[in-house]
Amino acid sequence: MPRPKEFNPDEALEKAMQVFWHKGYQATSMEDLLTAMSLNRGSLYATFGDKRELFLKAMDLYCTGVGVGSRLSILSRPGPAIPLVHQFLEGMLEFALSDPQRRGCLIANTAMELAPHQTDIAKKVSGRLQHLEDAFFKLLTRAKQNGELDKNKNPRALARVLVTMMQGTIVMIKAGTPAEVVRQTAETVLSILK
Amino acid sequence: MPRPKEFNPDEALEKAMQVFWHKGYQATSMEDLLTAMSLNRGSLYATFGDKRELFLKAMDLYCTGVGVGSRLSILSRPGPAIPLVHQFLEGMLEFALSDPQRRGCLIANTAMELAPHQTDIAKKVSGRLQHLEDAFFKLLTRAKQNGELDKNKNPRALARVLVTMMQGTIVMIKAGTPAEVVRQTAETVLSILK
DNA sequence: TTAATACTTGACCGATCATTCCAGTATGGC
DNA sequence: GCCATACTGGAATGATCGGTCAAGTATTAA
Repeated sequence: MPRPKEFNPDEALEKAMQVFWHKGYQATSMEDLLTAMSLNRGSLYATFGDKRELFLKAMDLYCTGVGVGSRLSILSRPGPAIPLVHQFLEGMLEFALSDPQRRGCLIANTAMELAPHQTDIAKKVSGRLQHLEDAFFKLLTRAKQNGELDKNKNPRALARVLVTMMQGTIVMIKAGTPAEVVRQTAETVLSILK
Repeated sequence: MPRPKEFNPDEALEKAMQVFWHKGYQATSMEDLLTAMSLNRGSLYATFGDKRELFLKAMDLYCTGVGVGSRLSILSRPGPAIPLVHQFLEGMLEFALSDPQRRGCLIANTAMELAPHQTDIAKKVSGRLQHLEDAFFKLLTRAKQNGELDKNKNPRALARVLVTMMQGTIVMIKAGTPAEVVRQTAETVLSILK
């Protein structure tokens, strides 16, 4: 048995994810990461690999733990579908708006910063977006069957609108749009479901 | 009279803007810029100031010359308003989709990369977004007066939806979403005007 | 107690970063 | 033709980048 690590890798990765989320990939230096994770170079490289590997692990953690992924379960709850959509989007919105650092969403940030230049990262990003779209699609399909959604509506197209809308909202929040304007805009988009 | 420059500052700035647009601020090195602008360090710093100043000038050029700004005139044409909205958005969409580099929009890119960390840049970005929103608003107000747009619709809210939608679309394009999906999604959003 | 293991630490590497500066040189006004 | 001007080209700056490595140390298994 090896000597145990003096730090908690999960907590360290969480810290790294926070920094990447806040500053982006390029603007984050290994120095930043070492400070935030409060460990030394050797331990970092031995545990997480290089900067890129660490970033990929941080993305995974974000998806499962903190970001949209963690709230995605709302969309698979039973009961009336449309209220669930509202509940989910309102939760995401307030979460993003309440962040004084305006970090937005790591997935959206990465889509903008890295996806066009790195195909594997683009795949990861679009996989997550697809996942979100599918969750909306399932729920909207149910809504259509329930009669909550008009029969001539297209659940797939609407799901894509919701995803696109979320990404756009993140851009607007990062640009400094006032919270009330963001809320009203989101509400207006949701009228498309009626 | 000084000795005339051996390069065209406008053309050089255009090149710089292209690089910033493609790679973002952080990922662009002065080396990249020097190569693209095909001039030497001395001339660059003497003519455009440091990297940050050059970027701000590149943003200005983008707004007036290449980006949304240059196509904004479509929105102030006379005649039926709603078709103009469609025409404008379709133009933007095809422009963004036809770019093999998936550069998106320099304003949106900057909103994501720099706006949360630099208040002056955030101001510049949100100013441009506001400008776009106002153009939509004016047109939609006219549409409402014309009877092209339903009386119970809110032009301000709809204008904001269109702006948010455009930003979201850029994220989706950068994430690698197929062109046909992007087109269908945009079309679905526009059903909100009916 | 000892040997093997592997985590910790910080010095160190070459590369690259943005920026400065100084010759060298071409131009315009006289 | 000559001087002042200022553009050009590239060397050089110190800082910082991501990443490596060897020495020191703590832990476990025997």
